[in-house]
Amino acid sequence: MKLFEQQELVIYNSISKTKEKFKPINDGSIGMYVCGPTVYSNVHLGNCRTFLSFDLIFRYLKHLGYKVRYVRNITDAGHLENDADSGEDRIAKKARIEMVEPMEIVQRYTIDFHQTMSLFNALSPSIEPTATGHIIEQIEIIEKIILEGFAYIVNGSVYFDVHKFNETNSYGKLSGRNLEDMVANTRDLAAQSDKKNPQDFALWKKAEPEHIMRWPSPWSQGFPGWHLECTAMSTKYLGKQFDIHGGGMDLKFPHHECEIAQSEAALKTNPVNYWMHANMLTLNGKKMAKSTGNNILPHEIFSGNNSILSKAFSPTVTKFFMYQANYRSILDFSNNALIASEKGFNKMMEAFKMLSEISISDECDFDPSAWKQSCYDAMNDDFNSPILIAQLFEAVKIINSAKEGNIKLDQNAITILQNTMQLFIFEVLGLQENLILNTTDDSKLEGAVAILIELRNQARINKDFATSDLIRDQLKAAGINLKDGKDGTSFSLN
RNA sequence: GGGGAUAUAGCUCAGUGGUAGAGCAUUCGACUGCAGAUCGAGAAGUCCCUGGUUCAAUCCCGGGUGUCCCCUCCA
Repeated sequence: MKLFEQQELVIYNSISKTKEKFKPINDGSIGMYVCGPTVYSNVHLGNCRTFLSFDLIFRYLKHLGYKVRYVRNITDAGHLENDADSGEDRIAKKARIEMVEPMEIVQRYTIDFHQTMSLFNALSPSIEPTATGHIIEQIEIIEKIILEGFAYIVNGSVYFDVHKFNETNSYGKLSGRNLEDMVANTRDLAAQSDKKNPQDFALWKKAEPEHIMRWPSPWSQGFPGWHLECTAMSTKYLGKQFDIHGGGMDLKFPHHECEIAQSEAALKTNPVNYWMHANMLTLNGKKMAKSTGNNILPHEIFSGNNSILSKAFSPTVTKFFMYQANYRSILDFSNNALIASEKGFNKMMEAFKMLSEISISDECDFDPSAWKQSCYDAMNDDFNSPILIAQLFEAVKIINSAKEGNIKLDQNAITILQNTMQLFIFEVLGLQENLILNTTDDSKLEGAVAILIELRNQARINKDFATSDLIRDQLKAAGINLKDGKDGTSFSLN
């Protein structure tokens, strides 16, 4: 019996705005599509939060025994700077500024993205398709939309006719807007447009002469609209209807709204059963954004080379910090929050390691099965990682109490604690050791520190506290903390 | 202006129709030569304001206010 048959998973569906019991289209299999990055610059921490949120979801679904096909695209074309006809492709613009081929930009930042996700210990998606690799599929969808009468051609460009679509379908159902309000409130764009209505969006754009990234199509030499790639690629790899579609909250409108419209127009199906949106990571209370400079890059956190943090933090602590908030909540990034997370994380890891040293009793003051189920309950409730982490701290408390001899644990309890913590900390949350000193050879370090501890203890026996404190303080300055306990002195890396 | 969220402890965040929770910070005690870690005990919140529903509202509903996101590009 698969785990998912025992655990009842509930997912918050953005389109119904309620938590719904999760039921995949095909028993035991899940199709999940997440909008990936536009690779025109380094991913910043805000971008990472979304992908780490879905990494957690991917990991948990797999743990439950589902066969998950996780598709996350790379946007390497078609993403314009704005909606005006003069809008420039973000990648082409960067290429022009740096005087390199657009594909060099794509290559550079795709690699950066992969390296960053790897440092965060995120799993690779099952398929990572690119927009430029699916031009043909995109053209086919445009042709279908035209055939169905929901698109029109002007000067070599093709636009989606939102008003026509809205006569038979409902445009705005995901974001809670209605077309009449949008018409009444749409700002006037100064630039002249080929569009019949400002709400219409481009499916295909004719390339201006200076536009490098271009492909042939029945309508012009040009390039596809941004919203189209996700419809083309999700349909190709997951089918006309699939289970989960995720992305950042800021993509809800217009991007995801347009995806729904495209699918309904071309394929006559509602493409997605569960829409999931990860909320924003803020810095100084504002959304991180490249354009305003209000952001921080992952490597700036890991190196400590930034103006926001007082020290370096490891990828795993950064990730732990993010998972202490629900993926649907706005989360504010700050030095104090990172420090608190690091301390909590270290405490949790210390307790986990301590587990093997607890003396086994015949009696037991703890119900491990109920605790274990509460971990599952947390994740089953829309992937509530903060509750899961609170449960892990409950285990920390139990372990420390047992270590002090205040409560008793039997072999069964210790085994369940061991296995469950291992599972949720490493496999589901995907956390790792908190290593800043990633070049350290642990065994050599341990040997060296052991000698210093011995010297210090000799000094302490001789009541030469000046020497003993010197050793401790100098080690602390080097990032090694000594702790005197009942059973001698141990150390931890900071 | 329109749409969507959010407001809970000093900070970052959970949660619930009936005595309010976690991590960090903080106070006291134990243990330490001292610190730290750990253990024990504690302090700390009119659960934004205001109406309504209810026997009962921090939670549900309406209004207000603050903040954030979207309506140009964003994870």
